[in-house]
Parts: sequence; structure tokens; C-alpha cells
Amino acid sequence: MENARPTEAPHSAKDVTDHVGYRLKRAHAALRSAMDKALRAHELTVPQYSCLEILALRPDLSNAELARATFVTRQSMNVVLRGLQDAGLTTRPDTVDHGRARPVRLTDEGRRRLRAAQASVYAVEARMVRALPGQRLAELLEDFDRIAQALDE
Amino acid sequence: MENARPTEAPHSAKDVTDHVGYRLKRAHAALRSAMDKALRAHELTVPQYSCLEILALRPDLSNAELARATFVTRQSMNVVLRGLQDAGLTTRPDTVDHGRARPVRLTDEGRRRLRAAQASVYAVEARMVRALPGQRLAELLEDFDRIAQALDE
DNA sequence: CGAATGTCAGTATGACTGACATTC
DNA sequence: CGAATGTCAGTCATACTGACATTC
Repeated sequence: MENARPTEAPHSAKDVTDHVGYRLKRAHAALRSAMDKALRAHELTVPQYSCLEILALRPDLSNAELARATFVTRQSMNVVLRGLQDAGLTTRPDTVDHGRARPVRLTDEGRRRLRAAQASVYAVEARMVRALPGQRLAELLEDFDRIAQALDE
Repeated sequence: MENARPTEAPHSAKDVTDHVGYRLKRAHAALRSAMDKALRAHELTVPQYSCLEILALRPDLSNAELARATFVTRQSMNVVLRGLQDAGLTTRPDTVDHGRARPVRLTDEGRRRLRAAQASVYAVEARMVRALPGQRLAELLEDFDRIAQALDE
């Protein structure tokens, strides 16, 4: 490992760093990196973990339904599901009575892995929440939604 | 184009969407997508644009310094710089008197392109800021910093 | 038929790690 | 020498578009 993950930037001054976008990006990058690290121990990627979480709450969603729920294309979700199935964490029937949509559900092993991973992920979220003063969390959530909505038109 | 970019998720219910991380991710994805669109017209990628902005404020940074300023590796920044140089937006001397670090600076064309792109990017940021109620912006910026800091340890 | 679905393929982006030479 | 730098190479994760067959 020749390159340490870059963590610290120098100097200050009136800068690009004053932009909202820049800071949002930084916060997201930090989250992403922390999540990756937390999930690596459980051999899961972030999209895989998200997929497991959704399936735990809403079993039998199809590939296309999962894709819609997570705002990605069917094709992208297909890749995620393939990974989960290869790892034995989810199952899908090869055939169905009606239509093409095949329901996905967690295996016992999938539930175990999700539970284990959740502990790590929740710890990350907790670290994030703890860093926020008192009543900011609720407002922050609202702001995130407003931003997403405003930018999606 | 067979697949529309996924934009709308169905249903509600107690859900993964309650997590801070999930919403932060959504907000960031929306921003990223809006930025990409705004910059595509100027034939710039987001990392390239960021790099131009920094160079406008702080000319003569080296590759390694730019990398540190943007929290990526030297190698990643090298790719960005190559793109900018191929496009004629930046220059670097082939040799220097002292050491290995070669200072990067904007060309006239680079400054022009940056100026043009800034108009589009600022419009995106303005849309985002307008969506936030009253005095929230300043707090939001602080929260972003707190999150980034807490997660980076 | 038309709409939704699953899936094969190709492509692009952005980031990483490893390795090595160069230079003070 | 050791630290910083530039750079070549390989890899990975994520997500996209296009195309096509299947199924009601």
C-alpha cells in the first residue's frame, strides 16, 4: 500500500470549499467510505446491503421492483442480485406460475449476514448522528429531501 | 433508450428510507446528476471542473498538491489533469529548476471554459439553496462538516 | 398488440492499489 | 538514505444504454 487514503487537506482561505455542493460531496464521500469499510468485514457492498435491507422488510419483490425502490435500472439491480445469489444470501424460483417477475427473498444465511452487517452500519450512522447538535437531525433529514426534490425537478 | 433514468419510487411505509445515510445518498445523487448534466454542455466532468476552480484560486499547484486539496490520490488526479491538458485547458512545464513537482496553471481557454461552466453550476447550486427554508443554509453547511469530520475519525 | 420483465452485452466513470524511477 | 513526487499499469465498483426474448 503505497498510497494512504487521502484524508487531510491543507490551508484554508476563501475557497471552492465554500460551495454547498462541495461540502455535500465531502459528507457523502466520508459516509461512503465508512460504510464500505464497515461492510467489507461482512463481505457485502453498499448496494448489496441496501438490497438485503429492503428485502427483509418487503420480501418477494422482483428484480424490477427492487430497481425502482432503489432508483437504479433493472440491469444494475440484476448485477447486485446475481452477487447476492452467488453468495447464497437470496433465492429466486426458476419459474413462476404467472408472468415473468420472479420474487426474491432472503435465505436464512442472508438474514444472518444482514443482522451482523446492520450492527456495523448502525454504528456508523450513530457516529454521524452523535456529531450533530440536538435538534438538527430532523431538520437535516428534511433538508436532504428538499435538496433531492429540487434537483430532480 | 429503452430504460428511462429511474426517478420515482413507489409506496411508503416504515422503510430503509428512514436512515440518515440513505437520504444523504439520495441528496448527493441528485446533486451529482444535476452537475453532470450542467457540465456536459461544457464538455467537462465534475472532477475536471473542481480542478479548474481550485486552479483559478490557487495557480501553480502541483499534481500531488491538487490531489491532497481534493481528497483523492495522486494517481486519480493525474488522470484528471491529463484530460484537462489534452483539452488545452491547463499547462505544465516539462521541466522545472528544482525538484519533481511541476506547477499546473490555467490557459486562457481554461479560464474561459471555467467561467462559462461556473454559470451553469451556480444555477444548480442556487436551485438547491432556494429549496431550503430561511436560515437553514449556514447550519446545513456546518452539519456537512460535522458529518465528514465524525466519519473520518 | 403493448407494457412490463429478465437478461445478455457493451461502455463509461471514477476511484483504488502496486510498483518504480526521480529528485532533493 | 528517506520522503515526496510523477507516472505506468492493473483492477474494481457502480451504473449506464442498447437490444432482444418472454409473458400476460
